[in-house]
Amino acid sequence: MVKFFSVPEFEQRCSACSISELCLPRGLRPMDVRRLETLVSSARPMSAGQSLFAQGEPLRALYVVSRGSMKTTVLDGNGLEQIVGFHYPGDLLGLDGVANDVHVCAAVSLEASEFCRIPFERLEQLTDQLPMLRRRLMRLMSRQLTLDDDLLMGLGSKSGEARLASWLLSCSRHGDRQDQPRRSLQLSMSRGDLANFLGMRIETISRLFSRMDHLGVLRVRQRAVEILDFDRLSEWAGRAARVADR
Amino acid sequence: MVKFFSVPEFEQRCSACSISELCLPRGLRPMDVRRLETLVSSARPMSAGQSLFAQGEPLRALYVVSRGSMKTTVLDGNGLEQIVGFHYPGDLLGLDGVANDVHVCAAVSLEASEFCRIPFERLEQLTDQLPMLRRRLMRLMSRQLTLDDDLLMGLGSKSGEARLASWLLSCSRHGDRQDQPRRSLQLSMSRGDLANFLGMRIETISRLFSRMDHLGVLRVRQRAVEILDFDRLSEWAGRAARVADR
DNA sequence: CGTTGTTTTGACTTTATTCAAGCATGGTGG
DNA sequence: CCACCATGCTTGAATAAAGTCAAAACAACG
Repeated sequence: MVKFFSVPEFEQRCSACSISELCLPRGLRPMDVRRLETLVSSARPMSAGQSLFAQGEPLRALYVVSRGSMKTTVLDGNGLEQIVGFHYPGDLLGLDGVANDVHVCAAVSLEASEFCRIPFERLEQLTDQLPMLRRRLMRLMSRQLTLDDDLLMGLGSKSGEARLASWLLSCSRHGDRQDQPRRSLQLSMSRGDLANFLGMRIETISRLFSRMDHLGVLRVRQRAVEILDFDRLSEWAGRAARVADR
Repeated sequence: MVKFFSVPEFEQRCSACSISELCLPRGLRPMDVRRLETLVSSARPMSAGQSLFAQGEPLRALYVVSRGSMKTTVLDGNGLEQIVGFHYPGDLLGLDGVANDVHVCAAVSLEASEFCRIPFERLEQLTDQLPMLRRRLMRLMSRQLTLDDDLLMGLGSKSGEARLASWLLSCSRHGDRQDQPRRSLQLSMSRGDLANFLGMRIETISRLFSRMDHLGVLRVRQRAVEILDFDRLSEWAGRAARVADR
């Protein structure tokens, strides 16, 4: 059944978009951005818990978060989810599917969110014609690799408090258009998601937040977190690291 | 000072190489492989502990491990290393540097190792002419992303025994040319490296190995590990996962 | 052999998990 | 508008797991 109106797709105007500097068009000539625009449509807005694509689904398009936030998850053999990343406006989703034309993770929205959609096959054809776009795409993929490395570094931090502290700091620095890190954060994920992601139990996360609040390092009110003392938080994040084994 | 003989560089014959099916040339037409070959030279062989490139060094070339094994590490603010990956013949190193033309991790050899070297700028130029090569490169980058995701999933496994067990299983499956996983592994990294990577202390790793040995799941003799009971090992790897929090 | 560096083991301490109960918050329907 | 329930978050006490420090066993190398 063809549904004409259920998925309204508007052509997007990247050149007029406020986040284009974080996004795919960055560094492209206006002429090339124009050609890219013709591929881009807006995907259906989603509310919390809905998924943009599922694990195992064939790769059809890449998506850019334009509003809201997402988590990407992989299901292990027992059907338990592991969160492998959180994603914010400007972030490109779906590149994991390029390797085998199949998504290896699912993308689920954490709150009301919107997206741009770029059919992958047409994007690939366009890269054949626009070397700058190809370069941009490769750099974006590489950036994801380095982000994952940072992540692994954070998770390697042995103590729980260090993991949480360094994650908070990286949140505060996220989308580094301006130099200074944000002081107040509005977390979009539940404690459960955070615990899953950081490899701890919900209760441990909660206790850590409470402790940091009592000590005056943070002010935690539900999902609103304010960083009161950056120095002590960084110190705490570094605490993780004891003497290396060698 | 120009050293003529210290870094002998031979042009490599990818078409004659035994691991070309794991490597960059995979899927390319013989004609294109020929053109790729002209870029490839062999890098200086290295012994354990030597580094192929350092963190912060400008990206000049990509490398493929042809013999031996490597670790990639990032140094955190306090100068402590976190191992972000182990790499084996056929693995491509250096893609992390594409994002900002600077390596964000260092590559250090774990044993006597050899490499092919591909100047990145020339490779990029060649991709402008060979769409298939571009696709292959994108797929390889994507594959690294999915590997990192797997890794994150493994590390998310809360208990130490689960992390070690699932890492061993992934080792045994590594380079899945043939279907059946390897039974006996010759680890090339020290217990210290393994502990660093898995986010545990050396002593914990050692105790886990001992326990698995006593229980007859593994036979551990130094760095030689034989998997005696795949089923129980998998069960152990899954054990990690308790009920998801929600 | 003795020296060096790595790995294993042991006793003890710290940290995180578990299970269970209590608080909020936000929404629904009387 | 307020009692009511559902959900997500916090807290507490007991248990299990991992980390620390110190010493012994083992390999590798000259």
